[in-house]
Amino acid sequence: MTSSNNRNTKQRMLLLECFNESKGKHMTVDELYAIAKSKYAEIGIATVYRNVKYLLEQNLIKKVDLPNSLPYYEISVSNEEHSHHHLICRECHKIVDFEDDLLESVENIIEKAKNFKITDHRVVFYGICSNCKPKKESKK
Amino acid sequence: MTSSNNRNTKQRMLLLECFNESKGKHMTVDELYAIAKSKYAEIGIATVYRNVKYLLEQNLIKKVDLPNSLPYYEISVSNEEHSHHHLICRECHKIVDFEDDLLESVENIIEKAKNFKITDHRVVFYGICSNCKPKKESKK
DNA sequence: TGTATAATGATAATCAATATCAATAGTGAA
DNA sequence: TTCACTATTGATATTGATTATCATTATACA
Repeated sequence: MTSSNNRNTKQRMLLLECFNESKGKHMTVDELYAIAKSKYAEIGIATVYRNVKYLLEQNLIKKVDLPNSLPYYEISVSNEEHSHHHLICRECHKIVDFEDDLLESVENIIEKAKNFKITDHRVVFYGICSNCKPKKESKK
Repeated sequence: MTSSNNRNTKQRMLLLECFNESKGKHMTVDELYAIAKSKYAEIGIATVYRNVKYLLEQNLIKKVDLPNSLPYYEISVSNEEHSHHHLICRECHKIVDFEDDLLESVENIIEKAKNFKITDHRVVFYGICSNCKPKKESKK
C-alpha cells in the first residue's frame, strides 16, 4: 500500500480536538457539528458523520446509547474498559455519570442461570438527581 | 364529554390481539405491521404507529429500547413492574430474557453515592448465548 | 337511528443518517 | 520540492423510520 489509509485532515483533527476539550461530556452529532463549525465554518455535516464513524472504529471515541434520544459520543478513556453507568434525571434530563461498575456478581448469576457468556453491558438508571430533589425544607 | 375518547376499533383490537398472541416476544413496528396485515390486509402503517403510541400510553404494551436497533414493543405484564433484563447474543442476535432484577443493592449504592433517587432502569447485557457457545468438544 | 368526532388509510413532510460525486488536499515516492 | 495517487471533503440527493395532514369512515352515546 503506497499511501496512508488514514489521513490527518484538519477537519478530522479539529473534531478530535472538540472531543478532547469536552472531556467527560457527551455530545450528539449536531452538538459536535455546532462546536466544530464555530471553529471552522466551512466544515460540512457529512464530514462530521463520517469522522464520528472513523473515530469510533479507531476506538478514539465511544458511542453512548440512551433510550429515547439520539446517540451521544464521548472521548474514550484509553486506560482500560472503564465501564461506567449513566443516571438520567427525569426532571432536568441531566446525565450524571457513575464511575464504578458493580455488576460483576449480577453477571455471574445470569451467566450461570442462562448459560450465556456476558462480555459487555449497557445500563441506564432513571430517577431524580440531587438538584431536582426537594430540599429538606423546614415543615410547612 | 359526550363521546368516548378511546374507541375500540377493529384495527386497535387486532393489534392488541397480535401482541397477546406473541406473549413474551418483542416486535418492531414493521414486524407488527406484517402480522396485522396478514390478518387484515387493509390496515395501514400509520394506524400501526398510532396504535402503538396509544397502547403505550395505556400501559398495555412496553417499549424495549436496545442499542443499535429499532425499538421493540411487547405486551405488558399487568402484575407489577416486573423489571427484567435483555441478553443479546453477539453471534446470532437473539434476545434472551432474564426474569429477575438483581439490581437493588447496586441501586442502593448509587443512590447513596450520588444522592440520586433511582426510579427505574434499563439494562442490556451482551455476550454469547448458549446456542452459539462452542460445545465442549473432545480435544483436537 | 342520528350525529359528533375519534380513528383510519393514503400520502406528504420531517428528520437523522448514508450515498453519490466532482473537487480538493494529505501522503509517500521521485 | 514537486508529482501523482487517492482518501477526504462539502454539497446535495437518497434512504428509512416516524409523524403530520386531510378527506373519509365508523364508533359510541344521546
